[in-house]
Amino acid sequence: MAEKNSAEKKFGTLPIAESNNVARLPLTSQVATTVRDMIVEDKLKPGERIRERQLASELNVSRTPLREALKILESEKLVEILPNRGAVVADPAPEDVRGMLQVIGALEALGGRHAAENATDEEIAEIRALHYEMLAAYSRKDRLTYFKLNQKIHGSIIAASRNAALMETHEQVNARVYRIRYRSNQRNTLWHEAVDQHEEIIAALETRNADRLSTLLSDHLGNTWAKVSADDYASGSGSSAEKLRSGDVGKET
Amino acid sequence: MAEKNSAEKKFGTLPIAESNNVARLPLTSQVATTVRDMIVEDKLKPGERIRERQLASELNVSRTPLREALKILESEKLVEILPNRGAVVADPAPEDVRGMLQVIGALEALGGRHAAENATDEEIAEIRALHYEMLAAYSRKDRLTYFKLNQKIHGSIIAASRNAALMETHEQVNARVYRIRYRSNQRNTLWHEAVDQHEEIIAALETRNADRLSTLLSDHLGNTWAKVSADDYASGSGSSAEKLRSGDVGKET
DNA sequence: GCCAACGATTTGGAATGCAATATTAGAGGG
DNA sequence: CCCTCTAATATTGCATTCCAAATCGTTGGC
Repeated sequence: MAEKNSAEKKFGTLPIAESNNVARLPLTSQVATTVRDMIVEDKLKPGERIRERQLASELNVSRTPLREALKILESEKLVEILPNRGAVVADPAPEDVRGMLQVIGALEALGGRHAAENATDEEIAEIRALHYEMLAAYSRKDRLTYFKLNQKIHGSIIAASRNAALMETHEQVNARVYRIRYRSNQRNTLWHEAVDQHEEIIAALETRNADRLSTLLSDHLGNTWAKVSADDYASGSGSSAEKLRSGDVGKET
Repeated sequence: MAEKNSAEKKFGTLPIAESNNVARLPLTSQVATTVRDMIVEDKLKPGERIRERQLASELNVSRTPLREALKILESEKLVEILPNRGAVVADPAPEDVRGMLQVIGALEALGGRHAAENATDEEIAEIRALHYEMLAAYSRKDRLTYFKLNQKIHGSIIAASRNAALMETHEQVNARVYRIRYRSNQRNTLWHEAVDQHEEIIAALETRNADRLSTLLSDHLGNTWAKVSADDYASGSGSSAEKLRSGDVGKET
């Protein structure tokens, strides 16, 4: 750490800050999005400490919006704030991840049930299209595109359920496991299984078979856990940063 | 509005601020808890605008921790922050509430399934005890106690599932409908139905019948929607504050 | 009498400054 | 050589201050 005065070290300025096309969002929101992405894309490692001054100056903002953003990320459980000791990137234990995937499974089961009833034909056709795009990425072994399309398909099914709270909740829990699933996807060996399951899922949606879609989605997420636990945790340490935490901090009740 | 300089007008100082027994939590957390309670207990009305300077001085804090607290409550969807226009207490539409109850139903279904497997006999006995206490409150027509015990029972079942993310998610969605369920409980006429359902729920837990408990809980929440929609929305306007909102603000993707 | 433009005031957004707490480095003693 | 106590440093917590945007009241024109 030689330099100290250089404002922008490794991360540039905020993306939206310069291109003021969308009516300029509050700084806090921009910072929250930026830091959230940094966590979710594994640029900030689990367990890593976040120093406010440092990160704020890297993002060319003051500590105030960064602190507000950290509070948001804390309630999204992406960071943990230890009183008087600062923020660290969340580092869920395997059993926690398992629990999150179960929650996502339950949410998708609910979403699928209602999507089968409420989705428009156009929505279903679009999901089918995304599915084909995903197959293309699979064929090319383009794992990143595959992963993102996979996420988008599931999100679209949830969206088709027409339940705002479900969408929000799903998105939030999903963000918590995004990084882990992303890493798992990059090294996953049993890749074809998920593809087959997806075909069934789309079919159930097209035939508007609510019960079957619900079951398939729930099972699919259970299967995701199997893959994640095998890929991520079996092969070396999942996290790259040294653990700084002294144990989970309780919530404020 | 005659006075302007009196610091504490209608709300006293923060509860924990004076009794510094628990290692003094950060102000932001205290403020978040206080304001959350004010919203959830209907002291701040849905749609009501929150003026930062005013509320901050009423709570004897500066705007900084209040603003941080509002960001937390925003991501809990208890307030809505309109850029440059301040925060208003969330005022979900009936269909939103319905969606939230469906989500809670799905979460409790999952929680019940695992609680039936993982709960200790002590936990089950404690839940049974809470159930009897609730019956006592029912018999006395003590609606407030009944309501709180009801909430506690459901929370305990979730807790017995041993899934941290599930507990957190459940708690968060639950907070969003707490006020509405509370109001509904106060005027609910078909009260005995829920009591009968609870008896079945406890029985299913005691026999560790996971499938049945899961189904019962899901149905129970569906039933809750029936009551809430009948009690709260049919009888006069659910919210007491005038609407200030121009429509839901999008989230920041 | 109604509406639009303008200025004063209020309110939220963000940066800065100061106090309190935690962390680190170093000296001294065992 | 290790441990402990202490002083220096770094970091967070919170209040204050400054700035920009929105709101409100007023005036002037139609």
